[in-house]
Amino acid sequence: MKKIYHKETFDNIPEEKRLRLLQASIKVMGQKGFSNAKIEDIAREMGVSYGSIYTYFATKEDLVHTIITMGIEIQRKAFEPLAEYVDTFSHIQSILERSLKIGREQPELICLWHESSLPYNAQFSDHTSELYRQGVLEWKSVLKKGVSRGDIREDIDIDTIAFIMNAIASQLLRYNMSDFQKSKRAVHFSRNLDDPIPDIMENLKKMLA
Amino acid sequence: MKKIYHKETFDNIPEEKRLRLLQASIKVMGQKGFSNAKIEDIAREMGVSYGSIYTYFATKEDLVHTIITMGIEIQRKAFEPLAEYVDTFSHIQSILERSLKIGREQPELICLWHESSLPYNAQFSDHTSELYRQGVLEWKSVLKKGVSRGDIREDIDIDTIAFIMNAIASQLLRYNMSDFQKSKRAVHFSRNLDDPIPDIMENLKKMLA
Amino acid sequence: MKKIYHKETFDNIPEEKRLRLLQASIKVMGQKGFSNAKIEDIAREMGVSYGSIYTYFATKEDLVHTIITMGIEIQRKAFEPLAEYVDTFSHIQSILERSLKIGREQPELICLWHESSLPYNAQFSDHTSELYRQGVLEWKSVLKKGVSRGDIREDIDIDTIAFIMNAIASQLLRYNMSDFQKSKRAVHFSRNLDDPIPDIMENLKKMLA
Amino acid sequence: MKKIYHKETFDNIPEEKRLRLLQASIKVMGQKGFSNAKIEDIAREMGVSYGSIYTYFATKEDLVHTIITMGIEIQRKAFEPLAEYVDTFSHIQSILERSLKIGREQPELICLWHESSLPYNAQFSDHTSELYRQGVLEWKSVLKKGVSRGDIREDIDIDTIAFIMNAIASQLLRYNMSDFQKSKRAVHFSRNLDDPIPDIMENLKKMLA
DNA sequence: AATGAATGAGATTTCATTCAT
DNA sequence: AATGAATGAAATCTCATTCAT
Repeated sequence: MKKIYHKETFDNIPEEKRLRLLQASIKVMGQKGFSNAKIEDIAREMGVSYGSIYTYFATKEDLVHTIITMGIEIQRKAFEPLAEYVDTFSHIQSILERSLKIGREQPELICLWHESSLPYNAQFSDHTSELYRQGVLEWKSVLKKGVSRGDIREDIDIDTIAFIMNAIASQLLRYNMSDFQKSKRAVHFSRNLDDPIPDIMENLKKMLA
Repeated sequence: MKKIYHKETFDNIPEEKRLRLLQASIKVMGQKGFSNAKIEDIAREMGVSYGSIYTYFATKEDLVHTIITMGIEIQRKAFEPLAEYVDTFSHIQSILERSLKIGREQPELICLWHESSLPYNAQFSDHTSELYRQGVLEWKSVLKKGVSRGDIREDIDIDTIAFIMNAIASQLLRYNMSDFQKSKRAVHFSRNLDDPIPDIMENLKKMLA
Repeated sequence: MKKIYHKETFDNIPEEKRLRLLQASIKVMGQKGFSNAKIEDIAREMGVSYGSIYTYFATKEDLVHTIITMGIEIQRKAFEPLAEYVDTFSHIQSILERSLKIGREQPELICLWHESSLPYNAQFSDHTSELYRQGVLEWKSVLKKGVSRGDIREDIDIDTIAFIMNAIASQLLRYNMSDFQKSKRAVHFSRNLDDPIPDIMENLKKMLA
Repeated sequence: MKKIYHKETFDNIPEEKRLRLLQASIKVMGQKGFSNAKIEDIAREMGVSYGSIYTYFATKEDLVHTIITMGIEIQRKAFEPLAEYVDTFSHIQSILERSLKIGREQPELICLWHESSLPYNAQFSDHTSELYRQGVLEWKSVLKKGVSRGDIREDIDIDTIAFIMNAIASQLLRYNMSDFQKSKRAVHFSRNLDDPIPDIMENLKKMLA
């Protein structure tokens, strides 16, 4: 069902090497952008000849497709719905922390997603839809459960709050994407620049409880 | 103080034409991206020969700098702090509506900002910092006034709520950026896909009042 | 009706230069073959940068199409039906001499036609069909008139003799195409290697008159 | 005396397989041309890995040399002087039919010869000289015997008629080489497109007897 | 100042050949 | 001997920039 963007040879190489090559691609593409990243740059980061890239992928575009689709696959577990929490707000906090953490550990991946969401990269952004959907549904589920548990007030609209929570999480994902993003923090916060989550949680509790 | 990225000749052409050329550049660059947009594409959209671009700008990079700095200037008024509102929530709603409107009317401008916020475009993103700062300070000001007026509860942290409001406004800015963004709406909302602001306002009032 | 394989820019350059560029292409392509001839080789022979070739033609393949179609156009007059002859055999001799002459003066052109008649070059050979047709019809016309004049015996089939005459003319066209062709002459003739036409004519007269 | 272009290993493989590999090479090279035929294409048609080709031949060029020399060897018997005919014109007809038949059954072989006769393929064409020579001598022999037998008129020059007969046979060899060649038939003949030999023979008899 | 053809550095891609297994 | 992944020289083609008019 899912379209394959790599040649068979890429399946034949050892799992360990395959993941390493993908991570190297993600790193270079994320740091330089799809157009600016040169095949030779990527090959050097991969530690292979650039000819090898063409034994794995027919074109550069196919490589981008692959790192997005397979990159998503690799990272999907990072976004898997978190295990049950007794306390709704602990659960919410975990999700926000997860976003901040992924963005801090894999800034290149965030760059890829950010770039692929531009309209002229529509062919790549399709792959991330499912992951996005999963994230939104998780928010709705957590909020709904919070209401039924009595942790969250009854008079709010879950869809709308999920939209807001998603907006916050998106900001946190990008929180470490670039120096530009980092510089923005000081406009927002005079303290706790590195971790705004405690403050966010404290205020969310007041508003949502 | 501010660095100039265009040649003198660009100042000599009539205001009307100059703005038209900039809008054409913004359109093409926004639709195709900095790297993919070719000088020839831009010249064609501008309605001039591509030799002319080099009589106005020394390099393609200078053109990008210019459309971002001057584009910002052109659009700055769109982001100028709104005139005083008697009601705090009317003011908040106006700001959100402004974001949605700009994103709807000038999707290419949003694309430019989106692209320029990527780390490898740091040289361009500097120009938008001031505009970003202005937006955040506006939120803080509105919220602070709302608290002092008694429209908004006293126990929230203004910095943090400004961060959240900014996250929401950012989402609304991108709400019409690409088909991908548009497709996301349906994951969030089952109704009112085109204008989520009434729902957002209703819920914000409950939480912030 | 006829498909154009060059960009407008190629029409804009002076006639003299355009023909020179085509002749240079024909020379290199004829000498090295379509695949072996490098764009850089051609550019060097043309006396322009290889970038220029791409301002005239979108692809190398388009260049080949162009030299074949326009090369044909240029040479068509060389194959134009010869002016009326009082004597049929003088006419026949002129046609054969014309073939030998063209092949001697433009061996590269003959190479192009030879190469383009290979099955994997079918896309190029289409262009020469009309010229071929013209040549065959000329033979039929000359032979028919020869019969009606009483120069040529009545009991032969014109179509078949035209086929034979065409076969002879084809051999003469290739007579100077390559050293290999030249070396073949000695297998055929012990004397008059350079110009077999007198002998051919003498024998044709005996057989056809 | 004759230069060998293959490695010893190629002699070690069974006759049957060796011929199969050669036929596969001839097929691919004939269909695509020396330059366009990729080692990988040939290997796939051969049914071996493309690494194997390099255990048999040092270079692609050696492979071309080999298929031409050995291909000639394989096909030489097809061109071997035909057994004695009582009737000269029967003999002539057999030779023409042999040409038509070989071209119909082995169009790729004809393509190889056609391509190898181009000047930039001189290194390959040398191999076919002997075969060509053999063909011409056969014509001379048949014609000479025809004259001495009284089947053919005495007043013609045997060398010249052999040249003409060779030209006809060459056309027949290529008669099925490509769709282009096939399309040419209709220009020549309104009937008997597939087999022009009866008509040719009938007219030859009139002219030569 | 305006034009658009000309240039060539640099990118992607191909593919004959090598080499580890 | 056989395999097919790995290599990199060399090809095609792109496009920012220059330059003659």
